[in-house]
Amino acid sequence: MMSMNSKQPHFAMHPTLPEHKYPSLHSSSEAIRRACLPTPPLQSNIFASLDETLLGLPAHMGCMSDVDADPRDLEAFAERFKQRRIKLGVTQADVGSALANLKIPGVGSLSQSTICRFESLTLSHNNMIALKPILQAWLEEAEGAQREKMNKPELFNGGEKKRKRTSIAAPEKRSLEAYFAVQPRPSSEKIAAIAEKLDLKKNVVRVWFCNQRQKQKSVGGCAINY
DNA sequence: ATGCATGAGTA
DNA sequence: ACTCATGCATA
Repeated sequence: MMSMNSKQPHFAMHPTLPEHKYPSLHSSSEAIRRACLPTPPLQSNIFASLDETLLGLPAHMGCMSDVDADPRDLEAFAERFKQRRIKLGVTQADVGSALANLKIPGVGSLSQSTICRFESLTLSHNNMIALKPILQAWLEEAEGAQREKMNKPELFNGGEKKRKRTSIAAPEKRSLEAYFAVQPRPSSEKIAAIAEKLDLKKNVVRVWFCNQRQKQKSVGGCAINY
């Protein structure tokens, strides 16, 4: 049910449009920089064209940045990356927004969260592989031109409702973990039952399980993914 | 740094 | 309904 997805995924295809939901500090800077992307795209993937090129080739290639998939290399790169990033005096958030200025087709900005997760290896193996060349490109670019300007957060506006984060209490969380230990993928009915027992919304429980599964798959976690 | 959530793509 | 990449909000 979830196998053949070992190809380079689609990481920069999220429009990121809270539109109706949480319309706060978005439209301005993000909309502009996204509008500037040469490839607006639906299925954009900087590796897409590459894949096509490789379709007729043997089981290997050897161009472009490394397509290595060794967790050790990723770990080493992540470490070096963080080190150099700090050396440059740049924050994770800065890196995220700076990626857009790189003008790589199909690559927009990323959040502080994602950069942080990349550095701490808390992303899936595939995600790490996909992001590595992009962050590497940024790093080289930034080091090459160690003297530019910073875009500052145009945090303005006031008045739109913000998303509120649900917080699952410790006791409930412990129960969920216990359930997860025996059954990581409970059926819809099971989820409903658990939700009722813990007095949580069914959707909250469902998402919790999804996130737990995703966590298990991170390179940083205790994964055996590859 | 991390918890809960969204949304596109998929099976 | 799930996976996967990603992000807002928050600790």
